[in-house]
Amino acid sequence: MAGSTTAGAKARLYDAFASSGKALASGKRLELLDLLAQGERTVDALAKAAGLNLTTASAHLQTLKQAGFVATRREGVRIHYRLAGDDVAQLLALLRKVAERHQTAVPVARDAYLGEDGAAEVGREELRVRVAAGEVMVLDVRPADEYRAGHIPGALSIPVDELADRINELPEEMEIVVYCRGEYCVLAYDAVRLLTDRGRRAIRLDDGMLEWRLAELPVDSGDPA
Amino acid sequence: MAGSTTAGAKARLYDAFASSGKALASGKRLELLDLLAQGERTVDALAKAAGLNLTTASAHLQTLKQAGFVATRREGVRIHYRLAGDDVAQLLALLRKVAERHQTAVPVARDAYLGEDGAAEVGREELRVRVAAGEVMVLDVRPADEYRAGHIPGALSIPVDELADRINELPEEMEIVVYCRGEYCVLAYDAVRLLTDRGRRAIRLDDGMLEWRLAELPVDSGDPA
DNA sequence: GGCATCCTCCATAAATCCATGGAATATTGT
DNA sequence: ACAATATTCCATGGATTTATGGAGGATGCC
Repeated sequence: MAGSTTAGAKARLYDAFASSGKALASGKRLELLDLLAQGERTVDALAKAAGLNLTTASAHLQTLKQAGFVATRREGVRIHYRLAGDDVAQLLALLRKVAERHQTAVPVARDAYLGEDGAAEVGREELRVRVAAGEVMVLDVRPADEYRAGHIPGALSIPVDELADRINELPEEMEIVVYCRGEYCVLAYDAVRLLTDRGRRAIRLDDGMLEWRLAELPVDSGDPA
Repeated sequence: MAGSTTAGAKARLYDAFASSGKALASGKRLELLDLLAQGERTVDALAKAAGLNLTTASAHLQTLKQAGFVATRREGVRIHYRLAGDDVAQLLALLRKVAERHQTAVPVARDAYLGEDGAAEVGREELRVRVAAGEVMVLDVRPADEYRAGHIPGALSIPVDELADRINELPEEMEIVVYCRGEYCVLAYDAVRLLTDRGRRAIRLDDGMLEWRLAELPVDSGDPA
């Protein structure tokens, strides 16, 4: 019934899907996608942020481009990469969710990286309510350019690197909700530890900007007014 | 700031996610997942359905199991594999959607496999309305065991292999809506071609059982009453 | 126990992927 | 045109992955 042409065509279709799967099959590529989910970047910036040799980063980006996960924009001598669409971020988030739920190695690696943390978390809806009530303030601890590319409305930006020096910019008595890139981003964990060590009340948003965008909640960009 | 331990832990976390990505990085594994989305099967049945050597199929299934995408159940001498959860099917569906949207090779391979098809399709909601109105009947052309494992309520089962012989079981005048495994399954395409060649009015459901389940619509199982 | 069936584990060769250094290309500024 | 910068392309060696045949384990039947 199924002729050899059909069998070949079937394999080609599944292989085409698989080549998108392959793009997700390297930790470094996932890290690049994660960075790109915060906003566009140049090859050089991506390589540095991901701790990769420039040529290696370029090669991974080509793989991602072939899979159609990223798009590029040239600006003078440099090339800016960005995610090709929201659905790519969605795919990344779902891959992680499924991996976390079904693969036992993930929670272990997660705790080892982020810190075991029994610490308090707050969800997006509760955050909205408590911000409206004036009970808490929101702190974005990502690098400044990521904040500029898009942040939760009303959030203050202090990159985690600068937090120790700039802690006095934070009101003494208010509780602080910290967020960063996403559910698996270490910056907010580090920031909460730093703040509580200095006697501030600080908790984490239970995920980050990636999930905020996927939930299609409002996003501000640029520097605060 | 980020010590070497942290860097290693970060890489381990991303690599853990990537090992789930790797499970999606082979056409044959995607084909196996696609089959499993229809219901559980033995290794032997999977190998035959996917056109694989038994040991090769077993190896791929081990890979999927490591990623936590499939689970097993022993019944006497044979082992039944099944998807580990709905979220796995969801991931598979999203991967395909993203691939189709962003990778130019996919639509080409799709048309080559399924046939270019300008033919009419009907969506799930329209199907529901037209069935309720008694305008159409629903035909499931998957193999009988997949039908038994779960089908659209009220659907008649005639596997596409038997369709030519059993065409007289279909009412002459009613329009027939054919479905099979999912959006990229060839069986319904073949069936519609066969039926229209013989003068019946037949169209396809625009996707199949995989998407029906993901939409959490009602599913019947077993043989019809 | 002995034997058949179904599946997994092991060893191996071919193919593919990854990281990296050096060459080539494209754009901008002088 | 020339130099400088950012990125891609190419070649290479080392590590992984894939398909496959054969050995080994588990279960059920006699």
